[in-house]
Amino acid sequence: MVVYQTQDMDLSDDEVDRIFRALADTTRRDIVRRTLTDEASISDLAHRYEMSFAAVQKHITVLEGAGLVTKHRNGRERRIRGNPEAIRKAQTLLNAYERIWQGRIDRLDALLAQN
Amino acid sequence: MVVYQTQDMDLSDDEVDRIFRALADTTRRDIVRRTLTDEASISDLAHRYEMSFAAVQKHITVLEGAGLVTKHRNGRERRIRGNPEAIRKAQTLLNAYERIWQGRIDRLDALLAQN
DNA sequence: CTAATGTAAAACCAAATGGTTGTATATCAA
DNA sequence: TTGATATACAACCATTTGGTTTTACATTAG
Repeated sequence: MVVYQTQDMDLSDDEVDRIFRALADTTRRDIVRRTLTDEASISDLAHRYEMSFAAVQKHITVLEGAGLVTKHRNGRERRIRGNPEAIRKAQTLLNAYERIWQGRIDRLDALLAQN
Repeated sequence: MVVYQTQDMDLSDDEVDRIFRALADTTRRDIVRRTLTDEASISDLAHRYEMSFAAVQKHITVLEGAGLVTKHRNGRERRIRGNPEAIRKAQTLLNAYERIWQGRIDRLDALLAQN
């Protein structure tokens, strides 16, 4: 079910779940941050963290499932690239929440001004 | 360890983990959205979802742990109130990621212009 | 061709998550 | 004072998560 819509974006509950879930891990956020500027292979990334290659691989699978990174084959390597589109989806939702809150404040202000 | 700082905000890895984790569930996001405009008791909220009172209570505990809602005693009730501050913390991080990505684009543009 | 490198995927494990039911306690209403 | 309501909390359970090791396969380098 689509729960949030803007001009150019439909967000299902599941999709939002996956994006936030993927962002809820320090290693995964670090991978996203890193690959937003510099594409890297899985091995490149695996070297940077104190865990097994397979563990990093799994993190990347989670990120890919959430659309936060994309994989691109390059010979025997897979280049991982951060995807700003998924970031924007999360931002869009949070912005909506902020507007909702601001709306309450505005109504309270109006109520006060009226008395 | 503090991983992200702005003028008025320090964000530890754990704190960010908790915020995103808490947001990674449809019921919890709904509770946040709802209580950002209208304070509600736990029972009020529990009535709205097809799960036990205790389950909703647990969701609220998770949200409170992430700072996304606050509890305020009112007689035998606890009023739950959404907290925009935690939303802003998440926004701040995502904005930083977007700027990082934009930075890469800017550098690529500069490189192209140079040749 | 062979060895080394890069990735994929399976099997396994402990801990965390998201739900349940049941029990205890506090407060309010009649 | 007693019954109903609101919350808290513990115990339990199935599934998911985040890690491991191992095995297999593809590709590149010498």
